Amino acid sequence: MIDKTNKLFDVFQFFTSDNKDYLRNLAVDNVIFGYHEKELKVLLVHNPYTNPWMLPGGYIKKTEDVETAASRVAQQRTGLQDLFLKQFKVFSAPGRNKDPHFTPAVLSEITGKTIDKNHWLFDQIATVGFYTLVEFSKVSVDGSSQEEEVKWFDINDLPPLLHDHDKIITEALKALRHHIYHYPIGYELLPEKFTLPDIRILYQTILGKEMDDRNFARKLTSLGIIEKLEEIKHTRGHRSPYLYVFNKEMYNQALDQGIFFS
Amino acid sequence: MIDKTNKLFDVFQFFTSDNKDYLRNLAVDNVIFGYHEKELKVLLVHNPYTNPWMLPGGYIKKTEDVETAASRVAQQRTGLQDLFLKQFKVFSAPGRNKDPHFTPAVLSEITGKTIDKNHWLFDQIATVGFYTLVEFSKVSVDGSSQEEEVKWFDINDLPPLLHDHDKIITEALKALRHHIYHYPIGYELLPEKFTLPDIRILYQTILGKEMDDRNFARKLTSLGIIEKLEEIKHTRGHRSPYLYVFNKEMYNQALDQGIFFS
DNA sequence: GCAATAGTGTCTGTAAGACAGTATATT
DNA sequence: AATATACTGTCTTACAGACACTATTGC
Repeated sequence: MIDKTNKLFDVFQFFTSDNKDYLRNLAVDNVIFGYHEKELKVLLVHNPYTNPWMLPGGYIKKTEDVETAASRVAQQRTGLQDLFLKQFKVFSAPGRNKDPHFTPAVLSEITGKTIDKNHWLFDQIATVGFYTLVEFSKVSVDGSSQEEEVKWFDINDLPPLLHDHDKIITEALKALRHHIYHYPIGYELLPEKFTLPDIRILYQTILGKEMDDRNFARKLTSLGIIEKLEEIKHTRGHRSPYLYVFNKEMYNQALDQGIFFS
Repeated sequence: MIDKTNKLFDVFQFFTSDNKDYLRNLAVDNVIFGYHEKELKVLLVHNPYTNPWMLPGGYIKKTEDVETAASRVAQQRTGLQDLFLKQFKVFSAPGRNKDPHFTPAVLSEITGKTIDKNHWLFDQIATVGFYTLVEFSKVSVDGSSQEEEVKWFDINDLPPLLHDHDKIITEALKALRHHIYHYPIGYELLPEKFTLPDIRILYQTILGKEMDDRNFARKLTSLGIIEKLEEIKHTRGHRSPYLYVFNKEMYNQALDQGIFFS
C-alpha cells in the first residue's frame, strides 16, 4: 500500500492536472556538461521517490519557444542562469518515454483518482535535446531545499537512466566533440585566469585523447584567442605555470568564422 | 460566400478530424534543395485554394519518429524516396503558425461546422526542420494529379511564404553551407558521370562564391573521392571535358571522418 | 641530486593559395 | 584566326606533426 501523504503525491498533483498551457507531445532535456578535476561530468536529477536518475528536462509552455523552455528548466532545477544552451537533436522514437513501472494503473493507485489510459502523461512525447558547458564551480549542487536531488556524474560512470536519456547523453557528447573541432571552447568552462595545462587538459578530457603540449599552445596563441599574463599560478613541488586569459574579441571571431582543430 | 463543393472542402475534412493518431503540437517541414542550370532551387508546394506557397511538411504519427515522418511527407508530396533527410533545427517561436487569414471563424464558414477556438489546428505547433539535396532530374514535378501544385523556385527568387517558412529556408541554407565545408557533397545531386566544371559549379552555387579550378580539382582528386574516366562529354564550341565518377568508398570515408574545405 | 611539471625551438613534409600557359573544339 | 572552355604544373608560404632539451620548484 502506498502512502498518499508523502511528497510523491505532490509531484503527481502536477501530473494529474490537464496541463493545457503546455505543448502536449513535446518536451526539452538538457545535457549539462561540467568539467572538474580532469573529468567530464554530467548533471543529473533524481526524484527521491522514483528510481532512475534523469536529465534535467521539462515541458514547454505554449507562450515560449524551446530555447526559453530549456533555459527555464535549467534554472528551476539547477539555479543556473544565462546558459548558452545548444539545440542538437530531436529524440522521437515511438515508445521512447514508455516505462513499465509507471502505468495508468500504478498512477491510479498512488493518487486514488481514476486515470484515463489515454492520459497525456502516457502519450508519446518527443524531446528536443540541448547541451551546454558550465564551469563546475559555479554550480551549487544543493538539492536539499527542493524535492529533487541534483548531482554530478562522471561521463564514464553513469547510473541507470530514465527512458532513452543514456542515448541523449551519447549524442550530446558526439555533438559537443563535433563542436570543439570547429569552434573554440573553454570560456564557459574555465576560470577567468587559467594555465596552458588547464586548457589543454580540458580539450583532452572532452576529446578523450592526448594532445601535444607544444603544438597545442602554438595553435591557440597563433589564433590569438588566448593571451599570456605576467602572473604565475603558484603550485608546489615543481615549476609554476603562467596564467593566461581569453582574448574575447578573437574568441568571438573564431566562434563566428569557425576554426579547424585536428 | 464560399463554395463548399470545391476541393478546399475536402482538404478541410482532414483539418476538422480529431487527428488523434498524430502528435498534437509537433510537425516536420522539409527544405528540399535541387540543383539545376547553375542555380540552387527549393521545392515548394501550393494548395491551389489557399494563397502562400509553403514547404512540404506534415504531421507526425504517434507510431513513427520525426525522420520517418519527414520521409513519408517527402514521398507523399513529391514522389521522392529514400532521401537522406538531415534534421537541422526546431522552430518553435510562439505564434509562428498563426495566420490572420485562417481563423476559427473562417473555418466555420467554410465547413459549416462549429469550430472550437481551441481546436488543435489553431494551437501552437513547433516544427522540426529537415533539409536534403536531390538530383534535379529525378524529380518529376507534376502536381496536376494531386490537389497540390509542386514547383521548384530559385533560392534567390522565392515567393511569399507561409508562416516562418522563409526563416526555415534561410536556416537550412546556413546548415547546408556548414555541411559542405566539413563533408563531401554531390553524390545525391549530380548524375553518375559528371565533369570537373559540373562539380565545381555545384560547389560555387551552394557556397555562393568562386573557387579556383586547379586547386579545386587537386583537392578532390587528392582526397580520392572522385576518379577520372577515359570518357569525354561532347560539348560544342570548345574543348570537351573528361567525365568523372565518385569513388563511393572514399566518399563515405570522408563523410564519416569529415574533411576541411576552406 | 632527484622528482615532477612547465616551457620553449626546430625540422620536415604536406597542403593551400596564387598564378599562366597549352589544348581542344567550333565558327 | 578568333573564340570559348578545359586542362595542367610550379612556386611560395603556412601550418601540422613529430620531436628533445632546458627551467623551476620542493624535497
